[in-house]
Amino acid sequence: MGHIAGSSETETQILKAALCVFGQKGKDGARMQEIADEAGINKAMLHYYFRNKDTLYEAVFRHVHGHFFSVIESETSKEQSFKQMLKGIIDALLDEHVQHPDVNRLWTHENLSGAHVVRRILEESKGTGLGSAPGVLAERIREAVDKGEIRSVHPMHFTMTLMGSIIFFFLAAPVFSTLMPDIVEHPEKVLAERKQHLFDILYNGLSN
Amino acid sequence: MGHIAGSSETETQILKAALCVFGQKGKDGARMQEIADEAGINKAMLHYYFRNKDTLYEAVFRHVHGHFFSVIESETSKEQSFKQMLKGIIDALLDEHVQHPDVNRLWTHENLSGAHVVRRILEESKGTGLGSAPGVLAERIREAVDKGEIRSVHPMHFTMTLMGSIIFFFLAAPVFSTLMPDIVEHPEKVLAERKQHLFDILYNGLSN
DNA sequence: CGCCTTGTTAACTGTATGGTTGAAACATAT
DNA sequence: ATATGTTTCAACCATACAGTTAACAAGGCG
Repeated sequence: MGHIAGSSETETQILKAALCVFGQKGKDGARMQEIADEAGINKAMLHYYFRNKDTLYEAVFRHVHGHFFSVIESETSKEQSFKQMLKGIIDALLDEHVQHPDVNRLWTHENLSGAHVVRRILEESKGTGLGSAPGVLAERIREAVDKGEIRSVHPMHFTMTLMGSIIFFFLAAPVFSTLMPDIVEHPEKVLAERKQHLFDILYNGLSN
Repeated sequence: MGHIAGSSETETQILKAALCVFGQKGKDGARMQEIADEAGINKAMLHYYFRNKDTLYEAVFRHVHGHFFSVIESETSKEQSFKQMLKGIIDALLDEHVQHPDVNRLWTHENLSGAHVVRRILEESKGTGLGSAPGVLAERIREAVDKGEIRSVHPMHFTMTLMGSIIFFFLAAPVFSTLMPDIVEHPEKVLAERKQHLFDILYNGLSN
């Protein structure tokens, strides 16, 4: 059986290592040698499993691009009030970021370089699959507005505000940690504060 | 007169070009040749004015790192209500991002790579200067809470939420534009919506 | 066994890139 | 005019990097 079809041990090992290195350094900053070292294999093996750097990068992206969206997808499809859903998304998304910091970093690098790869992947599954998660969230917001559960807001803008205030926290942590040493010294405490603050400010912002 | 002391035409030209290229590609992705081309000079000139890539990168950062903070600094020092200040910061910061997109990008690249350069610069002007702008903003939030002008919130977390929801919009635009074509097709309209939405949701979120 | 497929390796290649050099052009002062 | 310091450039160098090659090992199978 060719390695193309299945997913061998080595292949997932490579993807894991590549996610780490691409996440840390970005596509340009990443070195194939470093990925090989991280995966504990020879550099030539990378080119055996993945033709070249671009292919590997795209493979990594396909492997993880659903992480964030699947959280949103999961919470939006639950049978629960808008209030519960909002709390659920905030908590779950923050936890997801803590557990997979490299995914966040990869996404940001990708956005900075024009998001050509992501866009192609999203186009492929236009409307269906995880790519539509933000759209579904926007729809749930619209419904909640109609039901009078929350004030009238622009669904897509609120979606961006929600995701932004969650993601930015991790992204800007290096700089903010000079102003707020707790981020480094008591990360769990700050995380709990963050969850509470975000729900507090955003839900109150939506309240009538 | 040596070029070290003053700031010649060429020097600012280089800094401008370098900001552009570093902003687009990041420090690793940027090519000295490309910066030289952008500045319309020979590559050797870069090394004449700035010893090497690291020096140039840091010079660019020193040249622009105050952009965002100066907006906050300006708004927080005005004699106005908290409500007006919040509106002022949102509008001015969004405008600043539109006018200087590369500064935002440079900051993000810097954060992704550990923010070593920024941190050093911030440490130098510890407590004083523009670096303390977020701290001043947090102080203004604290005062407004004490005066009963707004609900009780964690000042630093609110500062991060505010900056995050502003900055993320530009950062994630490449991806969100697939879900919200208006971002590309009617940018001014979306910008106006964004200003209105952010003030609306955040000020309401702070209201008693 | 002989032979094919899959997986693995060290050594190699071509090129892009950061950085250097030495000389030419230019300005300014004496 | 000559001297002194500044700005510009083409060509060059060393290195680091993505990607290649060719040989080799291990297993399946006629």
